[in-house]
Amino acid sequence: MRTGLCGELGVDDVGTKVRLCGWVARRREHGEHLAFVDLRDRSGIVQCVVDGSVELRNEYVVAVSGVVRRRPEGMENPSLLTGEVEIGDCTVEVLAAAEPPPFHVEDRTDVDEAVRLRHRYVDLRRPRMQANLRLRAAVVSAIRRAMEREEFCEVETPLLWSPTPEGAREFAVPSRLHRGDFYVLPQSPQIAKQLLMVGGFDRYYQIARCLRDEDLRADRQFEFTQLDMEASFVTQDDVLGFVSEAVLDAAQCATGERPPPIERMTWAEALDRYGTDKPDLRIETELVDLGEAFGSTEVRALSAPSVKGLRIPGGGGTSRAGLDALGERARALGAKGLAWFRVAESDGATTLDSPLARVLSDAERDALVRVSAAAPGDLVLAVADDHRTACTVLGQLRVELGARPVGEGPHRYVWVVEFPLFETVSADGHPVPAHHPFTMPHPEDIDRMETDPLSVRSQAYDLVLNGWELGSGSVRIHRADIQARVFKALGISDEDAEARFGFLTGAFRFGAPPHAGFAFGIDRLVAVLAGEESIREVIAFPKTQSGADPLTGAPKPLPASSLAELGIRIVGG
RNA sequence: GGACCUGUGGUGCAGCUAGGAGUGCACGCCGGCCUGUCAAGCCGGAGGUCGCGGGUUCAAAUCCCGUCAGGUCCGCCA
Repeated sequence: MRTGLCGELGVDDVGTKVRLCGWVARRREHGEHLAFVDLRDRSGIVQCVVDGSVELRNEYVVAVSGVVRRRPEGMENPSLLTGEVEIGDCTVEVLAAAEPPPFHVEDRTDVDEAVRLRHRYVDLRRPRMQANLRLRAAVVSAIRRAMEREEFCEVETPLLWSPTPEGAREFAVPSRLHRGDFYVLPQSPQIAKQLLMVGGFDRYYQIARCLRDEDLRADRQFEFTQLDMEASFVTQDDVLGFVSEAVLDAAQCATGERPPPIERMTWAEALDRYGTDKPDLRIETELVDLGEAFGSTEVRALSAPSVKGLRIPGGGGTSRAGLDALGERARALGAKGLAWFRVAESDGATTLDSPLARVLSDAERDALVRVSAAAPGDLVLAVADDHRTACTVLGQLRVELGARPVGEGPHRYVWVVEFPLFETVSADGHPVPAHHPFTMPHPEDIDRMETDPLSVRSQAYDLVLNGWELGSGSVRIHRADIQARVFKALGISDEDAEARFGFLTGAFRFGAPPHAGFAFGIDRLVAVLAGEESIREVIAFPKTQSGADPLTGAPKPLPASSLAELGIRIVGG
């Protein structure tokens, strides 16, 4: 039907007869004898010189036959990749007429997202969306090649799975053949892939769709895509190596440049230096420990187990109103208060402007300036609290004050390792797993599981890119005795464990190999690589924040007959 | 469940603080002119329940209350 693509034509093709198919991107009519038609297909745009009497409208689908020729002297268009040539002697065949589109098919049109989603098929024609989805395809392809190079075997796992009342809210699917019973859509193939390890598929991977019925965000959709992988007879280092290769390959194919090897830091170090478990390493400033400056201070506002500081370069000009707002933000984040110091210079000496300046000793003042490395013109913020709060509050302010567009600057990948095994202690006195209950404790800490559970590190790890959590994984427990100790620590009784995870623990009795794995969000990786702030821009048909699809109208009521067949009656509402 | 931002011809915006006739701008659309344009140009024209409902007022796009939709965030996401 066609001889080639619009965007690939150049001076080398001059003299070639071509037939091109695409959409009318724009036309410039000069009466009945001359019209310029910009023809667009997935590859780009080329100008066709057409007889002006042909009836064409924007977004008509046409086939243009003609001859590639060099444009007349001075008529080249350098802003077009094909701007040195044009298609002459054109005959045009209209393949499909089109109504005027609801918005211009151009990157620079900034249209309401609801309108874009309602007419997503038009939106997808825009070069930006074409580029995003093609980048996504290239990334997935690179990941598959990397996994296959390491001899991982792709295995599909069920979408209709069994409810496991733990973790994220699940989407329920009613069973017609078993009235009153339900399947759920998998939050992830976690348990299935561990069963595959017991089944002897010692290197498994899958580009897997995962579904979670939780509220949507810029980086969260109901359904998202993960590289899901698991391997037997491997260490944590092996897993980090496999995933690093896949991610760096994907980044290289997306950007043309291979990022440097991914650095590692422990969870404790990430908290201490960046106040978060997903540090954005593009932001230069780090938290500092002001314990040395205020360890034995008389100032009550700075007396606490931990005093952390954050230098804001050039922030010394912040107004009182601005500082009040920062203080309010810090309290909203859980701090009791926020101390601030505007650093200035007077007669060659460094001075501090702060409500606390009067009550600080000279030694404290000097130490504050020295430890924070503050220079005149800077602002230093400080939070005194327990270690976790002091770090996380300043870590959040660090991101909010230094925030940069996600695609800007270098891509800074980092492995965060040695996560704590347990997050917190819940209301019933039992610790809450930080990752999931099959995570292997750190061998050095396992003996503290019963005495000091919150101090136990795990063999769990996250991959972080520019402040986005891409994914997480862990070495899994394959020994029944260790699993029993973890369940016990979590307050899960034997009967409970049997009811919830019986099919997994049961499988482990028949010879479970040591195994470890990982899963990371492909939507998020592609979004960052594409420079997009929202994963909706790298998904063909995303849902809105309220979980609706403006194109299809989903979700919708089912006919009463369908509900009856499923044995479902709608109540309330 | 909560906080904040947005909603005005097909699209993007201005108008709202300080109420006075649907007023304006750009693009698109329709018609006309035009043989080298490229975000073509020139002339003319059509197109609106100001998201929806209620209230205040002589008078509401504008002020107040509610509600819906879209977005950002908190909660939530083992």
